[in-house]
Amino acid sequence: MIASESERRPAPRTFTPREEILEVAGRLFAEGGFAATSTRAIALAVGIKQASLYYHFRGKDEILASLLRESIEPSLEFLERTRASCASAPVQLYALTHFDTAAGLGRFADARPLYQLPELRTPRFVEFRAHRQRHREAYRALIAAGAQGGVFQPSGSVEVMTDLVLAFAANAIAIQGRRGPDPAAIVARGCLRLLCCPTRVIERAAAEALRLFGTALAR
Amino acid sequence: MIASESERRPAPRTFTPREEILEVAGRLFAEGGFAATSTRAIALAVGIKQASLYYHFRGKDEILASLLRESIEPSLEFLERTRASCASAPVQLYALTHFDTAAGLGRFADARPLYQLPELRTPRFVEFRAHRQRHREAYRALIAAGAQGGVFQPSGSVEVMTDLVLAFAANAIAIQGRRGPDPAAIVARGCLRLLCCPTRVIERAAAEALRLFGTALAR
DNA sequence: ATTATCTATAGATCTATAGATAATGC
DNA sequence: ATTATCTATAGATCTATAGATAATGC
Repeated sequence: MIASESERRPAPRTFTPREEILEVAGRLFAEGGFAATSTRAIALAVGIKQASLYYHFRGKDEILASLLRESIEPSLEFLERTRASCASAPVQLYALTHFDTAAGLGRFADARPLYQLPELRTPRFVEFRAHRQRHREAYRALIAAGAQGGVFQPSGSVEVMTDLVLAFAANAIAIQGRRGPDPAAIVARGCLRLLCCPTRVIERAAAEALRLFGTALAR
Repeated sequence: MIASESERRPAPRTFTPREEILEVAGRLFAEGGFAATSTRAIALAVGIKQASLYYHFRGKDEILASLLRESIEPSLEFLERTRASCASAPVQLYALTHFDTAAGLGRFADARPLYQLPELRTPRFVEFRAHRQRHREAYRALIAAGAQGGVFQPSGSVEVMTDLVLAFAANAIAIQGRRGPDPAAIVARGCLRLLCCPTRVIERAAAEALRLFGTALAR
């Protein structure tokens, strides 16, 4: 019985030191910013000495870099899934924004504000910015396609609307912790609204997205 | 002739040292964050020595605090003007979001990202947070009124929608520098869209807001 | 032997203060 | 006399490295 349980579950979900550092650092960086969070503060919160961090990471930079890499990865993977689905622009966009918001509000909740850190403009984080660029490109393509097909009637250029949708989705973190129905669904609908997508189309897109990617979107 | 000119213009727009420090510091804080921007870097950019900053400000904190105070002030004043107008909820909300965005993209452009600095959660900046609270309250009241009257049909609770609208308006900075028609107008329309305000109402609200507050909204 | 921690510390910041010096306006 | 700057520096960080020590698994 005990043996069979340990077979089904990969592990009793014990955290490696590395994971624990990432988790704690992510929270502290998000709360106080990167520069203002000292390695000593991270170590203290983890329960080890400052110098011990350097056994797991080459430097403070690398803690943030790892965090970013691991938190954007699921998002990029999901991007490929939606692309492969060949669903309509509203459906894909709904799925993406819903997923990204749910990720922001879910397991990687603490990681989301990291995307706004001013330090990310530093040369050190080009890799991350490149990933974000791919992400933006996917959004842009969907918005362009929807505008072309007439299902979106954006009030600004495709570029401007892309930036607005991304800014909106990125900041959905603001509603974190509010009670009420699925926040990710509200945000995802909001994105389509911004693009002047008709209500009926939005509702159909939401239903279709849930049908196609239900498991991934459920929290 | 020269005399009459100097009478019309308040001054040949020469900057006091204090103003220059604020301007430069605002830009640097926005670009690199508060903690990561040293007083030495500010002084260097201004063209004075690090210690000279302390003649004008008690400390680094106070530079940011002044910056925040002076940049949110016009916004709060405009708030009173719209309130006094007794215009409809969509008109007032359009005017507010338009004004706030235009301010974000205009003279105080550099100040806008400051509102996102993690350091603002610090006790040092309670005053600023109180002002923001008043700001939020005005938005919330308008959204509640519009929802009550049926002109808004938000997909979430008033609280959630307030946070979303604010998050959206705050990040309009993202479209800064993009070509195309008035970005503030796009953002202001976007806010009403988020609230599921009918297109016709939006357009009428935009026209009315421009009529009532044209000078303030023009850049 | 490997893995993970510790102590101790070098070296580089960074903020703020003290006190001198220059420039400006009466 | 007032206003604005400067030089010099104290004192408090903060990051990262060197090298010792403990714990773990063969």
